[in-house]
Amino acid sequence: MTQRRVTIKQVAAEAGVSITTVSHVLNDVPGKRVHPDTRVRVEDAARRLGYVPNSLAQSLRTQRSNTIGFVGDEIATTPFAGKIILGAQDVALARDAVVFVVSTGYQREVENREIEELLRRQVDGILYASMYHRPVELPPQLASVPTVLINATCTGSGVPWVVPDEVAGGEDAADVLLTAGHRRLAFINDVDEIPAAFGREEGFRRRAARAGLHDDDLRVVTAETDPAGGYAAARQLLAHADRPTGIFCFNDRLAMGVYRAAAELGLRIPEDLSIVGFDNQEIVAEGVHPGLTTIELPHYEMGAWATEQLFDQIEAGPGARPAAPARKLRGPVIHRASVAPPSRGHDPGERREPSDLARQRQA
Amino acid sequence: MTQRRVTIKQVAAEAGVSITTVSHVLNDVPGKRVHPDTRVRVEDAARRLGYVPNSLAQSLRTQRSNTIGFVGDEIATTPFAGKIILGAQDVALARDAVVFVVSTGYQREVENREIEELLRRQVDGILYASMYHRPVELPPQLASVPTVLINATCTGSGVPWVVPDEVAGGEDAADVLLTAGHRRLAFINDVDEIPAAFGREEGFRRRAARAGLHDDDLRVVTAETDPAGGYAAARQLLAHADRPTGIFCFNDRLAMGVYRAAAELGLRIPEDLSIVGFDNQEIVAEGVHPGLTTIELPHYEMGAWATEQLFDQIEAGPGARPAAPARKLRGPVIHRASVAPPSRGHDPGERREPSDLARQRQA
DNA sequence: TTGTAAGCGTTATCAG
DNA sequence: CTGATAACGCTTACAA
Repeated sequence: MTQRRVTIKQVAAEAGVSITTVSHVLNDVPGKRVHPDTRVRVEDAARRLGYVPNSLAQSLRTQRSNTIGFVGDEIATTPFAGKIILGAQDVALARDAVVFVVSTGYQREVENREIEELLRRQVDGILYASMYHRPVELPPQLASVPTVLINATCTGSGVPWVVPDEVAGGEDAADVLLTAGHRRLAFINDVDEIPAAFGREEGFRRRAARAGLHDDDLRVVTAETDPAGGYAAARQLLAHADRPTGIFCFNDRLAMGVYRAAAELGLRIPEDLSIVGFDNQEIVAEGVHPGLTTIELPHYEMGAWATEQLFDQIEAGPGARPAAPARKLRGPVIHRASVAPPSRGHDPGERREPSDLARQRQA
Repeated sequence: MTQRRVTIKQVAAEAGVSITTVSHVLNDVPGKRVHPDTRVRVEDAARRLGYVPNSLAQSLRTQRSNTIGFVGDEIATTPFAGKIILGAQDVALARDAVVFVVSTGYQREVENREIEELLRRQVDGILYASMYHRPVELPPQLASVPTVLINATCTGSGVPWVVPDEVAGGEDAADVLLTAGHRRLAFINDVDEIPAAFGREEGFRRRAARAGLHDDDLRVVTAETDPAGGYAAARQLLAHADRPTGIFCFNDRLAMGVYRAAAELGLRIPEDLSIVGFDNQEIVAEGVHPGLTTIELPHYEMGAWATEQLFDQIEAGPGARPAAPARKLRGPVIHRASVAPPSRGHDPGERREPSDLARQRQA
């Protein structure tokens, strides 16, 4: 904003018309007819001068900034934020809007500060995103601004939200293992009591039950969601003779630890042990050997959906806030090389389960 | 921006003064004295009404938007973007500014579109960032806007830039290995001919030479910078009897591959083989076992420095653009468990090199 | 110490 | 079909 830019006034002068006319032609005002000749004159002038309308002035006048705010809890530590933001950005840009990004670091103090800064700038709406699926408390300042929650829910607030379909994810994971023929399964779940932990376990169990698995053929243990946690849990799980032949890990990092445990135990993946992860953190899922089959989290899609939703809300105006839409998005399973049929020694002649994956992608 | 917010006019009415006075007290205009009583009256009114100044109007008037744009090439695939943005955001917020984030996906088309969108919004300046250190071509539209390059250089443009100090990184890596007592070193470099590849090799060699290493005690090979590349290179490197006892890897992902090669060869890390990586991608450097000692890339710092720089440029005005400052930032070495003295079998009684790490952090 | 009024760059209403 | 002109919400000479 340092050097003065070309204004509509200069274009008008150059074209020898009034600024009104310039505005008319440049905005293609419906119902306003302008002579073809003057139209080209104006367009030429604008082009020649390199005129770019000043959004600030436009927004001031139209009460619409075509700008949205993205407030995330931690943008730097996980690779997730980028995908969500990209999804948001893509749909925003399609509407000539752009997005302010701020990161709170989980500090209420700075969150308030940042939201204030966004509001001051008259953002049309706000995307409030968590980096992991959880219930959140809505900052009070957002009560009167179009808002949608990403990876977060806030009961009673009437604010739309979108989260991953955890149950479906658990089902898909079980499905992958069952389809490969496994009949002795384990799930290393997150110790933390969060929606993802509940949902994935529910889905995993449900799908296993549907396949007729006995209770004692499905073990569920909990661990810290890092490689060390996975390692410890796997050592325990794999110590017994009737060890599981397929393990579903709460996330990919944790899965790294079970890879290590398996290696130490002389268990080959996938011949002796099949593993499925969660998150599809490319850097680990692709980096590990053999590649990790895993369930992807729909970050981009959540960002995109939320933004569509936000614009709908903005366009609907402050009037009726109809039943706030909410959505669970299912992520795809990414097949790599960590799943194979169980070796004969452990699961002789088991029949394969038919795949369930043909169900439609979105819950 | 949907519902009409409180304006300065309403505050004035509520306080029973003119809008001028409100402006004066709220902005603490220097040299303007206002009666203590009216000051509190105004402040009360503002608080009561929940007044928040409209930045758009302010900007229009003051020709300063307190807004900067961040254009990155890919924001979603690497975990780096988040850190750079966070650095930028932190210093921006300290100046009551906020940042628009856009990602180009390496497509000129969308880059132009996005930059236009930013300019239209009168950003005060632009941060142009690459996710890996490289020379770039400056989009022409940025020629007349305060700009600073992050992780990128553009010779002849006169635009300030900040990049990692690759040479120092290479030196530090060598230093870690030499200090541990290693005398047979290898560097698995990136096949791509990029500044990081040149710089790190230069630094690594220089430091090794300084330690008196012979040429044949330092092998340099190239590979794709992924686990597979590292694996292949390591297999080759470790096949010989006079294998290196310490390997420096161009990056952490590649290092994952050498971990695997070592495991297959029955070489223990760090007892039989020491490894140092680059990037400090926590998820792999911490996830791998034993933890990977690595050189961190100063993403946050680059983002922060660039933003300081940008504000300086903005405040200096469009007048003199003095010798554009440029900076190489050295990243810290993150010590974990992948480096130890070479085992006796291979390097009997070698003396330890004194550490070089005490040198100041910034080049 | 406080207020009037101009103007930042647009859009929109209403006359010509 | 085209053009004055009044907002939009704010800062800032300049007056009172």
